[in-house]
Amino acid sequence: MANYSPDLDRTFAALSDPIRRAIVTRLCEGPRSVSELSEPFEIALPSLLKHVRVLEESGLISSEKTGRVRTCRIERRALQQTEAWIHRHVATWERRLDRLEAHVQRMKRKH
Amino acid sequence: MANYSPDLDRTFAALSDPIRRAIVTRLCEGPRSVSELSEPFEIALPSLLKHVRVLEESGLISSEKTGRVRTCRIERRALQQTEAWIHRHVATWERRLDRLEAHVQRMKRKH
DNA sequence: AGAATAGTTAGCCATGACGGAAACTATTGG
DNA sequence: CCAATAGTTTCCGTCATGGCTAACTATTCT
Repeated sequence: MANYSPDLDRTFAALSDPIRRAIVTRLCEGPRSVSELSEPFEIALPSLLKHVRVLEESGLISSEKTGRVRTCRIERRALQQTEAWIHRHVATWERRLDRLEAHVQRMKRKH
Repeated sequence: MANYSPDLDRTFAALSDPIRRAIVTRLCEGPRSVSELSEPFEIALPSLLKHVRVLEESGLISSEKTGRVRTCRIERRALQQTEAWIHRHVATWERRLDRLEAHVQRMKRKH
């Protein structure tokens, strides 16, 4: 399983910050401008902008500037890929547990 | 949606490193000792141990020392919670797209 | 007992992350 | 044209991260 992926690195790192997760949550409801995104937080604009950049570099969001307004929107792929990575692991792990249990059952039957 | 969760912070941060993801992948196949875990990497033991600690603090793995050997194993909950967080978001996001498309369809029928 | 093994601690260094203030650019409303 | 708005750049301070080596403890093998 591909663990050497800078993509996954960036996505997980991006999601490790509560402000960035909140931005993602917010953008799931629809596109927002940078200052709309900043409203809920007690944080200076430049700091928020950094978070936006991190999210953008991770591929989780995209943004476009029209006039003086930058509009941010969520991007499906990164989030889905990340979910897929985790899902594969949970699955592997559960398969193993199943095998283990099957083994225990066989032992029981023998004795 | 709970974005102020130090648990999620730590889990995502833990998964943002390729070595730590490789450890998780490895442990999905079964418990391993610290030195078994270190084998695939060109990394000093103390460095690897730090990764193990980070994973342990995130709740992704647990470990127990018997004699001079510390055995690490995967812990289901953290990984599942993380998957759940992402899944909720992908879902929210897809619901929104569905609504949008339904809206477009209604407009089409009108004209 | 002595040597080898497994892990641990301590301390060091370079780099990157996250926060801020101040000053600047580019649009837009009056 | 001027003021207000929206975002951006620069620079700074502090703390966390990831790597190392060296030295140490605790077990286990001979």
